Amino acid sequence: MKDVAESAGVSTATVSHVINGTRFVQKETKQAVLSAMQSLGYQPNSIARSLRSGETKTIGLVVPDASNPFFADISRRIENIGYENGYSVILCNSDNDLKKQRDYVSTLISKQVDGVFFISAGDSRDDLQRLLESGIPVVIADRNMPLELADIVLLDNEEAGYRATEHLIHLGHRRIGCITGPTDISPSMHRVSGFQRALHEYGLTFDKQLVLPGDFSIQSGIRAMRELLDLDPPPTAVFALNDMMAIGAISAAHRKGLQVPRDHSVIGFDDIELASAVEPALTTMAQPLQEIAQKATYRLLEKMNTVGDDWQNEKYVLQATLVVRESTARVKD
Amino acid sequence: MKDVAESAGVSTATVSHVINGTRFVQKETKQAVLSAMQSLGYQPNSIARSLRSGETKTIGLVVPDASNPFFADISRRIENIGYENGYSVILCNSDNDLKKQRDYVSTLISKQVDGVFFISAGDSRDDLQRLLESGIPVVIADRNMPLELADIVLLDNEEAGYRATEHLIHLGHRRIGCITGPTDISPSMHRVSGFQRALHEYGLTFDKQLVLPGDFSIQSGIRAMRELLDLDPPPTAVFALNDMMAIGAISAAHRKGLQVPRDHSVIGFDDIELASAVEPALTTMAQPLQEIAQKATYRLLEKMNTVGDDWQNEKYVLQATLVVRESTARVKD
DNA sequence: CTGAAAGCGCTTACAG
DNA sequence: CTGAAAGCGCTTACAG
Repeated sequence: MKDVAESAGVSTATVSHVINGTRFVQKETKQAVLSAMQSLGYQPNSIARSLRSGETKTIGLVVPDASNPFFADISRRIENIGYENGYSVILCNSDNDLKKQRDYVSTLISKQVDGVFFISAGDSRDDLQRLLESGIPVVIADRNMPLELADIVLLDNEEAGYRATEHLIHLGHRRIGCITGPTDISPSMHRVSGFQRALHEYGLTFDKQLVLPGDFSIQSGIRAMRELLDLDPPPTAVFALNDMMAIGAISAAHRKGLQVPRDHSVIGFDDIELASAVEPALTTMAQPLQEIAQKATYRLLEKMNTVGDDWQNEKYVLQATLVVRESTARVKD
Repeated sequence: MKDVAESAGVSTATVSHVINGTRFVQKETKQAVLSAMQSLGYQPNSIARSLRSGETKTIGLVVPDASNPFFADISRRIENIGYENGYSVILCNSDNDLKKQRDYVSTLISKQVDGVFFISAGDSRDDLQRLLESGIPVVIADRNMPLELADIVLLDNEEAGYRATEHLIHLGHRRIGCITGPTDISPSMHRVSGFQRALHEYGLTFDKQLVLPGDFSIQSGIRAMRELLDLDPPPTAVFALNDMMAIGAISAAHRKGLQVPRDHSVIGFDDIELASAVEPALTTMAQPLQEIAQKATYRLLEKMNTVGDDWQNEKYVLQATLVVRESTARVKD
């Protein structure tokens, strides 16, 4: 920048103002600066700018598993909205590891990001607390948390779990299994609550044996389904708390010689892109992904541009939609 | 930091040395500094550090489509290796858009990243050139490029295309379709070359009609497969240049009443995690993803820690492996 | 064993 | 309409 100023015969202040358009500069002067920049191949150093201005134009994206299609999709959308608004995204994949997540939070604070989009691995009040103390705005998605800590954008998981189960019940299923996520995260717990409420409201007994934990991976869906099918009697339908486990469950059923949906119904959750392309196409509860990403990111942008402490955290609750495809059918008599 | 120094009764130089372990500090002094840091909740500002030291401990990750499972998987691995070595990752999803990619390259230069892992959208010599001029080390994966521009880690796509096609030929298929990627990117072109070479070596005629372009998405696989099946006669087998399009192709075949692999064989490419879980499980050419990510990232780390200009770019060529599952079978007479 | 001070490359009041 | 200069929070020769 010094070189540019010298070459254009002006001060660095003027160069800075030309770059940022922060005050009027005479046409010829501006032109001289621009061509000096051009010929020197000048690229501004945003590190220096950040140090001075306190803005890094960077947001942290904390997700539990970046290669899971659901989070991969969300990440892409966040990245996209960030890009459109001039923000870069630091990808913090916690791998469901609290220590790794803690490390990343330290890094984000240290790197002075302007805001954080947070999908927590397990309980992470500490991490949120530290972000809060550092004055970094946070929006939480997909996980319930005390509202003091951040804005929250959330699915009504209880209702969605209820509706998924109800769909199976309407098809005549009476013995319904459930493949859950990690038992300590809120969306999993709430979907299971909805599952139980549906059974109860329709007068079906809740059999603990039929609820098995997975971890949202295909493999865990396969394992859980095998166990369910080994029960006597096995369930005739299964509610998998995400599409990946549903795909695994269908695969496991087929390997046991069962046809889906003829012999067994499976409903998933999320409606990832693959859901409509696999065979059979998945019946699933669709999450309004774009709405979640947009709501959360715009809220974050707003928060980052609000000075002072007059900020009221809010919680936004969105609804899932039942999408009926081919993996569920009326129970055989 | 000034506060910490004051509170501990030492200079900022000493605080810095305690934090970084860059010179010996007397035990009591060190203790005083540490407890001052503790009680003030001090978090170092890495922006300031970067400005001074010229190192940002950040790498840029440029990918064409972060939500495509193949790139999502690679991204996760890069992120992981980066994390283990103290680097953060800025996610730059080009969306196959050259302008967006150019913008991101400017941002990465401006943010002074220490290195870039680059999977290009289309031809991007300009972007690489700019990175080169800024003195930022780059490693290219998955795309061929002039070796002057960067290190390259690449699959032997021609050979892999040949082997995939050969597999179908060995099963007795004589009329084989091919669903390609975007025609301007090197892995797609080379796989198609391998496809043609196999046909030629086995004395089969190459029918241009049977080669249709896709864009690596499920939807494009569906579209291309529909067209192929409308031909007279249709092919009995298809080579899709990635697994997502293969999944789409299988879905399209089923919707036309064809069973895979009974009536039609499909081979994919990549061996994403889903490949073994879908129904039928995909026969595919497995890419050594971990090896690619590791080789490329270690090479990048090495390059970032090499001072001076005595760097020789190198090209690493890896081999794909045929994984036979259920989506291919002997041709019906 | 430790400190005073320069400087990384910007932005931004302040002054004219 | 433009410039001189302070300062963001660190690191690192230099000096003792």
